[in-house]
Amino acid sequence: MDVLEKILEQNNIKPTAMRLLVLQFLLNKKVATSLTDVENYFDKSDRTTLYRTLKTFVDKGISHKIDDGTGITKYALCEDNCHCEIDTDLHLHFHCTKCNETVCITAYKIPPIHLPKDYTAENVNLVVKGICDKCNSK
Amino acid sequence: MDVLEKILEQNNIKPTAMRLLVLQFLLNKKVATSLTDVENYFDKSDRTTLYRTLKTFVDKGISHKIDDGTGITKYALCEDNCHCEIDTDLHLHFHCTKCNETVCITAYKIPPIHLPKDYTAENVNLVVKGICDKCNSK
DNA sequence: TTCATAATGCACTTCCGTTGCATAGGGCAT
DNA sequence: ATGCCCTATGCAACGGAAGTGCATTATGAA
Repeated sequence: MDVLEKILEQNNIKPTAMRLLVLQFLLNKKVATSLTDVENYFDKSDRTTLYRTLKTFVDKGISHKIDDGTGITKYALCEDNCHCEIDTDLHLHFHCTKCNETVCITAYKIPPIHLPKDYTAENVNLVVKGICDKCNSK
Repeated sequence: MDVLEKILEQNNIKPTAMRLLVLQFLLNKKVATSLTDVENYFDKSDRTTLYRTLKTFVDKGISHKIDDGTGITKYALCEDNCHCEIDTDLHLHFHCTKCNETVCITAYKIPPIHLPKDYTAENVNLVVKGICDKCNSK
C-alpha cells in the first residue's frame, strides 16, 4: 500500500485523491506553506477544498499550523513521532524577510518557560525574523 | 511641558492632538491593543489616521508591533529604555484564549537563540497561548 | 500672508480566512 | 445492481483587517 495512504489512514483521514496530492506536495516542500501556495500549485482545484484539506490535516494532527508573523497562516507537516507537545515537540520557525520563506528549525527546541502564577500554557510559538542562509550567501 | 509631548518629541514625532490621545490610551492600557480597539475608543476619528498613528509609533520606535497569533496585529508601548534589541529587550507575549487579551510578560526575556550557520536574526517573537491568571481564578 | 510640508479624513481596493449551500462521489446494506 | 447515507468537493459569497490614493486641512517656516 502507498506510503501516503498509510499516513492518512493512520490518522483517521479518508485518503481521497486531493488529500493525497496535497500531502505529497507538503512532503516535498521543505518550507512552511500557505494556502495560497497550495492554491497556486493546484490551480485546477478549489480554494475551499484545499483550505479544508489543510484544516483537516491540522485537526487530525499530521500538520502544524504556523503563524510566522506575516499575517498569513502557514502549514508544515509534523515530524515523525510528533505529538505537538510543549517542551518536547515545539520548535523554532525562521522567517526570512528577503525571500519571504518560513522554515522549521527543528534543531532548536523551545526551552521551558516559567510563566507567572496561575497562567497555564497550551501552545507556544517562537518565530525569528531575519535573513536566511541562502539569501545571506548571495 | 507635558510628559506625553516629551515622549513624542524625543522620538521625532510631531505631537499632534490625535497622537497625544492615542499615546495616552496606550499608556493606560496594560494589554496589547489592536487597531480596532483604538478605533472603538476613538469613535469620532478615522480608522486610517489611527492606523497611521500606530504605524508611526512603531516606525519611530516607541511601540512594539505584536503578532499574537490571532491574525490581528496588536500594539504595545515599549518599556523605558527599550531599544528593541534581541536578547535584551524582547520579551514574551501571552495570549489568553478565553478572554482574548494579550499581555506582555516582561519578566521573561527570550533566551539567546543559536541559529544555524549563515542565518542572521533581526527580530524575535515568542507567543504563548493559554489561560491567563484572571480567567484561571474564576 | 504665503507657501511648503505633514497630518488627517474619506473612499476604495485587495487579500485572506471562513461559512453556507448545493452537488458529486464512495461505501454499505439490501 | 440499486438506493441510501455520509463525506468530500466546488461555487459563491461574506466579513474583517491591512493598506493605498487622493483631496482637504492643519502646521510651521520664510
